[in-house]
Amino acid sequence: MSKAEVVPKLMAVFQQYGYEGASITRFSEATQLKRASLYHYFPNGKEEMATVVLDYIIQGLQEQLLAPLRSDSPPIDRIRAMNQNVDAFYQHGQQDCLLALLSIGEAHALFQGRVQQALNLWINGLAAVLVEAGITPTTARHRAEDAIVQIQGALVLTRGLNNTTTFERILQQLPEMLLRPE
Amino acid sequence: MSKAEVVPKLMAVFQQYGYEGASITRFSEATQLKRASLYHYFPNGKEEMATVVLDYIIQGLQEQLLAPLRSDSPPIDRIRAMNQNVDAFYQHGQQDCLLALLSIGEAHALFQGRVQQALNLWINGLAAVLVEAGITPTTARHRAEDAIVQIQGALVLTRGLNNTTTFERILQQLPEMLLRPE
DNA sequence: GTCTATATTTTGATAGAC
DNA sequence: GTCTATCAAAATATAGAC
Repeated sequence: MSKAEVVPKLMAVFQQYGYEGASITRFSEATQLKRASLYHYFPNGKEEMATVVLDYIIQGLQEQLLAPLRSDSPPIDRIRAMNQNVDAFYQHGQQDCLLALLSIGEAHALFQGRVQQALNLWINGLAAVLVEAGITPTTARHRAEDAIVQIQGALVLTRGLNNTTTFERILQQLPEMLLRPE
Repeated sequence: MSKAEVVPKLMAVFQQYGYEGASITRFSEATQLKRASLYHYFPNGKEEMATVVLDYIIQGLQEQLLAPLRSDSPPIDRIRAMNQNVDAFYQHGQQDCLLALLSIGEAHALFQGRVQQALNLWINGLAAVLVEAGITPTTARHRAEDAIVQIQGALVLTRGLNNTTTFERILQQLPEMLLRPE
């Protein structure tokens, strides 16, 4: 089995259990590889696994969420394109955000740099589209932050209420919220 | 030491590490009690500790966030009062929300009922004020959900960006967001 | 590259002295 | 009510065969 096949399965475990709840045994079950085999791919154990998964996530963020924001369509269409991919990225709200999970507990100190970098990439990419749409930079930054806030908060509520309807509604009202007149 | 003194210290550990990251050793360090002493208070170990902490949190939610919503001041003042207490409740965004943390991993199945109940209490309490302010029930429910979404999302971003400014800004714009004309 | 076997540490939990 | 001592189970990690 190649590393490329293993990484998404590790990701799923981190997404379900968080960093500290994810154990090598759970990774072993998810990948169908024995524990020792996992150490062949990741000699530094769980921390290295999380680092690789985080890279994988950030690449997905770039390709699936940020790239659509840089097309040559009108701003509203670019935001709608990102939105559709956000829905898929988080499986209609049923999949937790690893950037959020890797900010908890001992993971916070370990991955804080890359998590912060990833969130800022997203916020900046979104703000840039809003500026192109004629919104002043300060407002654009705030609204971009608000968008990420709403997506993350909707994921929390989806888990807490065990119900994806809030997530879908939040996503739907996002483009209008972002591009409303100042 | 009384149970009432122990519980907030356990809470702090759960808030910092999440459910699976919180270990009996960490509880022991936080309370200055040996592991065996903790089992005297909580014979069923970590799960019982989390249950008691969750009760404590829900009581705090009722007294500090929901009670202000039922005063006889104008709706806008009641929401501002809750807002101020939200700021304190989460220590200006620096303290994680246990309702969110207890929705992760194996904690999800264990505490999902009470977490859902607590979130709905909050949403319903907020929606009731909005209805009193003349907002239609459906819109009121949506806006109340949106408020919790924004608070929870702001907490996520506060951790991820290591910066409380977004949390404070979100809180500030919350009353106006909730009571804006339909 | 994957495995079995094993070592080490941490965690969860209990018994019983004081 | 708090402790020491202890145990069993789980988690992390490594050595070495195939």
